[in-house]
Amino acid sequence: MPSLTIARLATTAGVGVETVRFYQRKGLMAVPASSGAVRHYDETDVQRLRFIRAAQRAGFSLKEIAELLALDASDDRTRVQALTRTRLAALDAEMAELAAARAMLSGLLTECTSGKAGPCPIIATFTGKACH
Amino acid sequence: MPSLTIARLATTAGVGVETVRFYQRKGLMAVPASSGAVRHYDETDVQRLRFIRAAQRAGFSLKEIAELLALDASDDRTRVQALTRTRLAALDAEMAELAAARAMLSGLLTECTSGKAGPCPIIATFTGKACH
DNA sequence: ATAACCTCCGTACCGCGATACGGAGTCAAG
DNA sequence: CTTGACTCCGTATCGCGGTACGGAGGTTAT
Repeated sequence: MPSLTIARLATTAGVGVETVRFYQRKGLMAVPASSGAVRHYDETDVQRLRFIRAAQRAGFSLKEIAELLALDASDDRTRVQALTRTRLAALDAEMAELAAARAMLSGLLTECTSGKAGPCPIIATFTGKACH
Repeated sequence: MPSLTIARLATTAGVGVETVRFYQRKGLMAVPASSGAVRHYDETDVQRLRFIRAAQRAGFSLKEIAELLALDASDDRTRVQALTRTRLAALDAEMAELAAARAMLSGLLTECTSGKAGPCPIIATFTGKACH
C-alpha cells in the first residue's frame, strides 16, 4: 500500500497542500490517525479528492459534496437522486440566465460595431435610455 | 427635480440601503455633496443603480461595471466592445461547462433511477470507480 | 415637543472556496 | 550530525458581493 505524504497526495490529486488541509477542516476528508508525527495517506484519499473535484465540476457546492460523500457510505440512492435533480434544476436556471445575457450582449455588440452614430447601444441599454 | 432619501433611492432601484452605501464605497456611485447633514439623490442616481443591476445580469463584475460606468462618460466604444467580447467569451465558456455538467448528471440520473443493482452510478462516477 | 423613524458613518461580520504565514517538530541524505 | 526540505497546526488574509450593528444626530407626524 503506497503511503503518501500530504504533498504527494495533493500533487497526485491535482490540488494544493493547503486545500487538502482545508477540506479536512471542512469535514470532507478525515485526518488520518497516523502513528507518529507525520500523517500518511493512500489511494483512497486520492480517490476522495478526485471525487470532490469531479463533483465540483458538476456544480455541487462543498456542503453538498460533504453530503454526497456521506451517502457514498450509506448508499441512499433516493437522496442522491434528489440532490442530483436539485442540481440539474439549478444548472438549467443558470444556463437560461447565461443564455439570456449572451443573447443580449451579442446583439448589442453587433449593433455597436455596425458603427451607427449616437450613444453606444451597450451603454445605452444598461443606462436604461431608449435604444433607437 | 425629485429629491430622494437614500431609502427611497434604494427601494426605487430595488436594492437595499446598505447596498447603495456599499457601491459608494466601491466607487460605483458618487456620494452626493449635499448641503446639510442628509444627502439627497435624484433620478440620475436611480439610473446608475439600474445600470449596475442590468450589467450584473449580463455577468459583469462590479469592477468591470465600474469601468463601463467610466466609459459611459468618455464614450470609448472600442473599449466597451472589448469588454463585451471578453464577457461573451467568458459566458460561452461558462455555458459549455454547465452544459457538460448537465449532460453528465442527467445521464447518470436516468441510469440511477432505472433501478439496476450495484453501486449508485452517480456516486460511482465521482468516486472514479468503473461504472459497469 | 416628544415619540418614532430615518440618516450617517465606521466597523464588523457573512458565506464561499481557498491561500498564506510562521514557528516548531520531523525526516532523509550527505 | 547538520542541513535543508517537508509536515503540522493555528491563525490570518484574500476576493467577491454584500449584510448587520450601533450610536449620534436629523426629520416628521401627532
